[in-house]
Amino acid sequence: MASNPTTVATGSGGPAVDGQRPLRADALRNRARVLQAAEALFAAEGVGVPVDVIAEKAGVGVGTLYRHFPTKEKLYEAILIERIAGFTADARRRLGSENPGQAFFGFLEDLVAQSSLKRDLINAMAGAGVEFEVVAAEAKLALQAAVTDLLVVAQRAGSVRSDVTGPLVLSLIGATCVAADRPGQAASSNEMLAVVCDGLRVTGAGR
Amino acid sequence: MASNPTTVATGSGGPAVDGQRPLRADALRNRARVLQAAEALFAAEGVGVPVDVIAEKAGVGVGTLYRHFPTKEKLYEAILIERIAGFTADARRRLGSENPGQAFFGFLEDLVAQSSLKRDLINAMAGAGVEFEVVAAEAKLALQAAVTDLLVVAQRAGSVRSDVTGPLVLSLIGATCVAADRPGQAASSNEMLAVVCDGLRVTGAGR
DNA sequence: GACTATACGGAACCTTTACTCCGTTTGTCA
DNA sequence: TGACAAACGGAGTAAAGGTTCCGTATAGTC
Repeated sequence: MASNPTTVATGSGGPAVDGQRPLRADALRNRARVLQAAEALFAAEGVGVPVDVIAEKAGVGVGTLYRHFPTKEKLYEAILIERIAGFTADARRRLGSENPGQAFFGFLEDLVAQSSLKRDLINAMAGAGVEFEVVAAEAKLALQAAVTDLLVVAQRAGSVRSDVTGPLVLSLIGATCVAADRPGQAASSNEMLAVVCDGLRVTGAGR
Repeated sequence: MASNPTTVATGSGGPAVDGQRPLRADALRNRARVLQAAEALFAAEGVGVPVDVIAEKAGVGVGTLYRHFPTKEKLYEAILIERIAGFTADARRRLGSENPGQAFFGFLEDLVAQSSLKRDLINAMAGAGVEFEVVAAEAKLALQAAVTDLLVVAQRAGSVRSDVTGPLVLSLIGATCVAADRPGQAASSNEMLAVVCDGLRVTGAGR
């Protein structure tokens, strides 16, 4: 149990960080392969993919997979954190935009569009699966903060009603993504998003 | 496999229907117990509850449960169909209302409120689980039809924008319910519903 | 090139959970 | 009340999937 490198991910994984000795070359390579395979499979089939399948696609044994990620959940988290961080960066990038309303709604569209392609993200936002998201909480908070910033600017510009919060917005987007992903779903995520966005605009009831 | 009564539910289950001989008194009682226990457990803990737990709560053995419902899925469906039918009836009841807009939005509020208490319904609407909803499709279509009727009246009255459809509305509500149900969810279903409803009102972009 | 810590692979293990089988019990009817 | 079909109970079965163990292979170092 204690034989695994406890600090799972520090991004790249170059030579000697932390005080821990550096990873061997093959270990580094395999770790990357596992991450890549897992990302593709989670995206294509959701969190339900068996670990064996991930290992096979990565071209390694399950033992190797478990050497790098002590748990399937941790593997999922590693991917999740990275993706959420990507969205956070996107939000921050848009903060400087000339048109805050467009920046805000454009960001939402991006979120939904990406989620259509990557099922894992969907669950991440809404907190699906079982008890995933425990460690990813930190990344999620960062995203919430970034979205809140983007939102506030859009609100000051009068493009978004003033009584909504960042977490509410994320919940709504998460809801849209989850629902759109269901098999046999009548409405597309875009249709749903359109309604939600109109609900967020200040032109509505406003209160 | 073929030893089970294939026609699972005809509602009450009184004496001799169908040409099939009537159920014995104890069988009738146990069937009702199973349904009741399953409904409570699905509502409280979602579709994931093990069959054994349902049987125990019902005070019967698993064998008995399987005598009445050939599959866990069928049991789920039986409950689901009944509940969906309830909503359908509710929608039809509201059709005669003097204030179509209020009738429509009130119905949506009801849906969301009920779903907060009954997790199973949530999944039903959005098509969750794995391959549930196959047979429930019929009940779902009936609900869609009823909702569409309610919607059309509200649209004619000018209370709802004209470019949305019944299925879209149901998807949106389903999304709201699913998202609100997640553990550690920031936004309440009511907050989300408020935004969605404003998005549905004609006061928005309208298009 | 030899040595050793590190890493690999995948069979075996364990748990969970849906479902079946069959000996026992019970309601129903004459 | 006795006979029998119907129903019951729950141990047992099977499949799936996450995790571990340990013998083997190999990268890195002297």
